[in-house]
Amino acid sequence: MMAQIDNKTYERILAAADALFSQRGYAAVRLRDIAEAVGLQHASLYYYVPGGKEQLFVEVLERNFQRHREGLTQAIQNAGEDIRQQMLAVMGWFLSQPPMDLARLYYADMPQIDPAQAERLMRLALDAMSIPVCSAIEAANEAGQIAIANPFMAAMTLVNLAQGVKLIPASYLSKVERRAEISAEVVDMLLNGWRKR
Amino acid sequence: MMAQIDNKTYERILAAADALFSQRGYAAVRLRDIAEAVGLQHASLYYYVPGGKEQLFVEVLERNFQRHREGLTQAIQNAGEDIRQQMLAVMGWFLSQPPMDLARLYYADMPQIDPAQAERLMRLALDAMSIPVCSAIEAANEAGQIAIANPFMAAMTLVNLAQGVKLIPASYLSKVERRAEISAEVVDMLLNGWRKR
DNA sequence: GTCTATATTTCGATAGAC
DNA sequence: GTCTATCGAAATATAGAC
Repeated sequence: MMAQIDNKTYERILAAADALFSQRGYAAVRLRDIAEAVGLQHASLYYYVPGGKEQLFVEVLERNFQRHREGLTQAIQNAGEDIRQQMLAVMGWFLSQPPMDLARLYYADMPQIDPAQAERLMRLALDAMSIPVCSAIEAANEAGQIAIANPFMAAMTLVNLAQGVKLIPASYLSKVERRAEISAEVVDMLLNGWRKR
Repeated sequence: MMAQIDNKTYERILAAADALFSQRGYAAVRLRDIAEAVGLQHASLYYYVPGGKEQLFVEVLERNFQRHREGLTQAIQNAGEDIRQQMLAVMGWFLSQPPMDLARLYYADMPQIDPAQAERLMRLALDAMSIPVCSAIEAANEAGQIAIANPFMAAMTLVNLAQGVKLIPASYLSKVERRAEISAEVVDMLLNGWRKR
């Protein structure tokens, strides 16, 4: 029953699956990896997710995108009116989340699942990322803080760079650098541009 | 012998493998996909690549990175002295190449092959991308065209955004938009920044 | 060189005991 | 609910004919 699967173990399975799928993608994660992370035999996963790997993947992504949409909206709202603070909040949000590789998702993962599901999920993904950030950019535009001709492109640029910072391997970070500092550098570079002012 | 495998079929196998691996990643490509693209049975691939899938992947990446390093250097050089033209050349180069997802490469693909090979390949990848672009940025810095505090970060930002433009699904491009135009928009956004001038 | 046939391994999925 | 055992499909890899 629904009441039964709404328990701790189910949540831990989804969390482990989210972390693994987000990092390695659909094909490179085995059900055995997820089971091991939760401390179960892989066959036990079918008690919670009768649809198997694909259903697990879809449920993980749905939650993932919903969480991103709410989290981004909240982070931006908490950051106040200043677009720079809002951009830093966006970067910070993605740093706090499992990595998200939209390109891998679209080109590698989606072709392996049901096409109708794939299309729906990609729509959810794009909306989750673009709508909150786009709104913030348009508001800052109207407030005169920035002058962006193509808010959607700007939003996806920011999201793209946030993923980039998130995914810098730890071994490439010097001892003093932290992702939060790099995020701030990236934001200021985006705001001020490469040319002298 | 080496002379035998240096033929047309071998080149076609590498080209097909490059296109498929670049798009879908290591795990999501089957040897049968590559063989089919070349018009062979998958078992025939072992005549050219005795080491199988992993060897094929490694050889493809080595060539891939070498080509990128040379192609980027050449594209930048042909673009003249202006950093904007050089940036457009970088964007154009990546548009002309199979997609490259460094994050997927590092987190999804590399863990599936020999660790020593993986480390060597990631070094090649990072050098191929960063060194040519970084040099151009530093030169433009000294010429007073731009003012960049962290050339390496700026270089990887440009590379990251170039991949982003390359990977926009065709279905998300309106009829009038073309990737080259979006590339120019991105470059100008990077150069001028979001804030009013 | 390329094929067919087959071995081997891996992995998702199912059955059934407890 | 979780386990063990096993199935069946798929994918890599090998053997050997042509």
